[in-house]
Amino acid sequence: MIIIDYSDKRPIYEQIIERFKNLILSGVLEADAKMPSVRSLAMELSINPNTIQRAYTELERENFIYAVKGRGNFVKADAAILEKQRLELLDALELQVRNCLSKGVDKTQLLERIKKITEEDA
Amino acid sequence: MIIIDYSDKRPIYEQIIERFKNLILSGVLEADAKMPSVRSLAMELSINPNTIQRAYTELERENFIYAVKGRGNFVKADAAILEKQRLELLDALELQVRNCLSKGVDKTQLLERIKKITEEDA
Amino acid sequence: MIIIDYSDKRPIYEQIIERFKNLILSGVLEADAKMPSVRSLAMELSINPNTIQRAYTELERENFIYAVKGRGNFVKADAAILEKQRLELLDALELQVRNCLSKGVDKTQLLERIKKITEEDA
Amino acid sequence: MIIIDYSDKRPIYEQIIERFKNLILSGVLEADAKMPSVRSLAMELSINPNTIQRAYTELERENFIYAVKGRGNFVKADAAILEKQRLELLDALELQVRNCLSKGVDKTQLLERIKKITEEDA
DNA sequence: GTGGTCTAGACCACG
DNA sequence: GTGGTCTAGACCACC
Repeated sequence: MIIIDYSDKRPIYEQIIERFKNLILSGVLEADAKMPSVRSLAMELSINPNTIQRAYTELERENFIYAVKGRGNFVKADAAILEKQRLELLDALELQVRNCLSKGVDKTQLLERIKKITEEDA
Repeated sequence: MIIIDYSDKRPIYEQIIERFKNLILSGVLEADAKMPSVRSLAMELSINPNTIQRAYTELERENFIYAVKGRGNFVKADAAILEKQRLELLDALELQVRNCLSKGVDKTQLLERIKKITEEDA
Repeated sequence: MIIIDYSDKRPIYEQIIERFKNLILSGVLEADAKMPSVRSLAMELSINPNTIQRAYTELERENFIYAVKGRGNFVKADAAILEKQRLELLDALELQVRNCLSKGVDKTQLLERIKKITEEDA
Repeated sequence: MIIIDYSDKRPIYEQIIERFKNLILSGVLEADAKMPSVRSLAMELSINPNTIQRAYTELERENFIYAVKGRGNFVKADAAILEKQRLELLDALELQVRNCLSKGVDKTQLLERIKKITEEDA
């Protein structure tokens, strides 16, 4: 379920966070689903439990999961949170679009390209 | 011309690279314009000359500038290179768009938002 | 009567203690009322009886309830104890107020806000 | 400047966070002041550098400080952030006041007590 | 068994 | 020297 890319320059814990956010936002992990335990996931990925713990702590802080001591971590994922996260993605995308434009990328070319993407797996 | 943001998490040399790329791509710095000398820019920004040198080396490697021994660094900026850079920006944007879609962002909402941006400063 | 919030960071037994204190101090549970039996409450909440037992033991230690062997647990709630508890709440509040002031919160603003609260459901 | 209370049940890193927030909000540490380095503070307090690091990471996330790699951590503390933090303190206080009232604490007694505090070091 | 905290010691990137 | 990440191993509270 989780894959670590050691050639990726981002820290491991960030890759894990990103992957789980993806699974939750895309609906693969539903609300109240149990996350893998810190130790078991660490074992599975052959990395240190502290690294998983750090990822989970951050996911909890960002309201993606909640921890119950002695029980495990569980997916939070209520609709409001998911929508808020998606809006943040759009905000980031907007910044990137503006960046492209300020660097002289052609407007119509940009728009065409994005249109093509949105249509392709329709 | 160059501003360093110390609260930015990216290393200083990256900020400098990014800023110069911006100036070149947006046309503010034209082909064969002289870059500030390593030492003078270091003085101006109160940072280590090594840091400037690192940025220039990277800019040269990416074909944004060229060095002339004993004379200084100059903007390269031929049309082919600029266009290639812009295509890379579009590629990065495409990745981000796909990322949004895979996380459940609404297609039409995304498209609408980008359309609005491309139109606004038209 | 008792609700457990698993996304609450506090341990379950503390949530139970807090909830019962609330019910007793607010007068919902009167003196000598019978507490739910350990086993029945554990069943109802689908949690381990040990957890309920721990809460009851603590409530007894703090003089909120008393146990009668073979009969069950009962609310103590004599006036002196209730008043002592309320004073402790005030002490905690005083600490927090001093904390606010030491951190530069404006005195009159603080006072205004609390006044408003005390008046609103009068 | 920083004191650790080992009899305090809160984790060490939280005590450190709280202490620094206090110093910043009360104005003892001004904007752009240099924080003690991770290693030096760890040495001074005879605790592990990781624990300090964790505290600093959290302080940065909450916008109290900013880190510059290779230079150190610095106090952020712009006015808007400070005011926002103070409002959060007031919100927390409001909750506590409501809690007192719901548990039968006398309104006028509560108000009197707080008034006394606000006047005393005037 | 679970998560949460802490220590000790290491390596890296940055300036 | 500075912060940032990671590992290894330990102890605690909770259930």
